[in-house]
Amino acid sequence: MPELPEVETTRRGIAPHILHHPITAVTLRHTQLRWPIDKALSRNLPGRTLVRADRRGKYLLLAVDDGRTLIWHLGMSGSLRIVEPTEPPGKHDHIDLRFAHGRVLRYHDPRRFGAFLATADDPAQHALICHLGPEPLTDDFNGEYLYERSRKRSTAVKSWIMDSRVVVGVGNIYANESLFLAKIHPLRAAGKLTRPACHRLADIIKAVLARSITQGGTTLRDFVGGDGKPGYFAQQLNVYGRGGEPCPVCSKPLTEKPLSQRTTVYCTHCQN
DNA sequence: CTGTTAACCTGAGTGC
DNA sequence: TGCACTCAGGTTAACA
Repeated sequence: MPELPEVETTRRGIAPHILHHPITAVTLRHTQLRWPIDKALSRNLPGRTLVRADRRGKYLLLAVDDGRTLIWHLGMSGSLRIVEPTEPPGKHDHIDLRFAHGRVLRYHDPRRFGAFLATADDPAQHALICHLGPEPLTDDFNGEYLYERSRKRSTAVKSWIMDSRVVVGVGNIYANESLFLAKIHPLRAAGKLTRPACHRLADIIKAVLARSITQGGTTLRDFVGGDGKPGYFAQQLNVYGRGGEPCPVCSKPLTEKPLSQRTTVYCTHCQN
C-alpha cells in the first residue's frame, strides 16, 4: 500500500523511537519476503545502534553505527509500528527489532512483497537504489526535467510517471490523482505532452505528495503510521476508487479501466 | 534500447 | 456458509 507519503510518515513516526537506542534483539519469524532475509542479522544486529533514518523513494534507509545500512521496503502491504514487547505478534508480523528502552519496531506484511536487507556499501550505489530517478519534492524534479525526459517516449504518461527511473514515489493512487488535477489524459503518450503540461504535472505531483505527507498518508486497507494513527488523505481523493461516480469538476461519470494491470480512473471530458 | 507482461503472496470483497 | 473468482497501495525479471 505504501506510496511515498506513507513511507515518509512511517519514517517520521518511528525515527524518535529507533534512533540512538541500542538494538537488544532481532526476531525473524518469516524470512521469505521478496528476497530471503539474511538470518545472520538476528546475530550481528543486536548491540548495534541506528544513527540515521533516511528515505529514498519508497525505501527506508536506516544507518547502523558500524557503517552498514538497513534497506527496508514495505512492498504492497507492509507497515511498521512501535509496539510494547507484551503485545503478542500477529500472523503476519515477520520482523521485530527490540531496543534497549524496551519497545519494539514491528514489521507486518501479509503479502510479503516487502524487502529487508543490509548493505555495507554506500546505499546510494546499491542495485535497488542506484537507478532511481529524482525525489519528487526536490528541485531536481521540475517541469523542464519532465519535458526533456519525456521527448520521444511513446508510453502512456501514467505508466511513465510511475516508472521509478523517471521519478520516485508516484504510485497508482497519486498518479491517478495528479493526472486528474493536471487535466492530462492518463493514456496520452508521454512524448506528446506540451511544455506547459509538463510544468503543470510536476507542480501538481509535488503539491499532492506534500499535502498527503502533512496528513499522514492515504489510509486504504491496512496502513497505520509509525505511531499507529491512520492517515487522512483518502477522504480527499478526487478520482481514485471513484470510477462511475460523477467527476468533481464536470459531473460526467468517471471512467475506470486497467492500464498495465493497474486501475486507472479519469474524466474523459476534463482530461485530454 | 523501449515497452509490455508475468510473477511474487495473502486477504477482502462479491456473486452464485 | 461455502466456493470460485476478482482485485489490491509495488517492483523486478523476463520477455517481444
